Amino acid sequence: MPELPEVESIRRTLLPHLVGTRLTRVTLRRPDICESWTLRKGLFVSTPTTPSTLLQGGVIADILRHGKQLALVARDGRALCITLGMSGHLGWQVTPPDRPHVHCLWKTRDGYLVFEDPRRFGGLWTYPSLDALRQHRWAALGLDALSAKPGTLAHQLAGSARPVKAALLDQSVLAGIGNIYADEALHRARIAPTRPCGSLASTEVRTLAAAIRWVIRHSIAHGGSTLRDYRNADGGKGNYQSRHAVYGRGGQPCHTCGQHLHAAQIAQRTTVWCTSCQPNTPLPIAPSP
DNA sequence: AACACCGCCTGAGCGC
DNA sequence: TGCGCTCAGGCGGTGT
Repeated sequence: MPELPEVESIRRTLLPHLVGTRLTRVTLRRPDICESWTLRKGLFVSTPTTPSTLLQGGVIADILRHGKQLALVARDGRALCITLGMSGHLGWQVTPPDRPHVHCLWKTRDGYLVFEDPRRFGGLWTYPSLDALRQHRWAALGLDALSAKPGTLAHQLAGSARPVKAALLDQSVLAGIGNIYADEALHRARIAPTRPCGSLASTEVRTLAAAIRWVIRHSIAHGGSTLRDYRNADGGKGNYQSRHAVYGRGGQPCHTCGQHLHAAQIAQRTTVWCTSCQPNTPLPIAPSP
């Protein structure tokens, strides 16, 4: 379940293999996981996926990330957006892959870039340029969660009755947060996930924005969270899962106060929080993380 | 308009 | 051991 820190770890481990490298041959085994888009008279139109739209022959200039999505950008401008969904993985290997669920692979001089995704919640989207990708596929995404700003977040949450947990999972509010880091950030900010967005005081929004940045920064520093099968592009595991305060710990004692952590469904997601550290009413003094 | 909810999809983990 | 059930969840589409 790659969220921002896992996707960023993949990006960083891919950079040394790919930047300045030519993709000499593309093999798309499952065309149904790919969409190709182009601009015609200012409108986005779907076009057939070809080796060329999948960057064949291009030299990688950079790998970018917005939220949980990656973009490979070729020197000639072509851009390829990759989303991993639930079970997707993007890896680098020297030998050709022989695993099931490899949907696309790119050969380079020294090895293979491999996209695999058993559940197929992820996919590939191709564009003639990074600008086009940003205008189309990334247009509805909020600010990247790594640079969560209190002012912007306050504006996004103002007046909304939905639980703050639901807003954090909404990629148009902040891009990159999934179930793990929503729960971790709320615990760090000492805010109950059930709180209506509109009920948060401005000090709490500030605390929440700081907690989001902190949790994500620290997870990246530990290579992300490996729960079942997440690996970075070189096959390395993350170890932030051992530092989770609440995610996956329902019924276990809170590391902060010792009370048993509460688990419930919020926004159709299993949500874990400490009803003592994260009360349903604003804390008198919002602690700074 | 804003939000709730469904369904896609496979593998891990569990009880029997 | 092996079978069938449940659960995990990002996200686009549809319903309220």
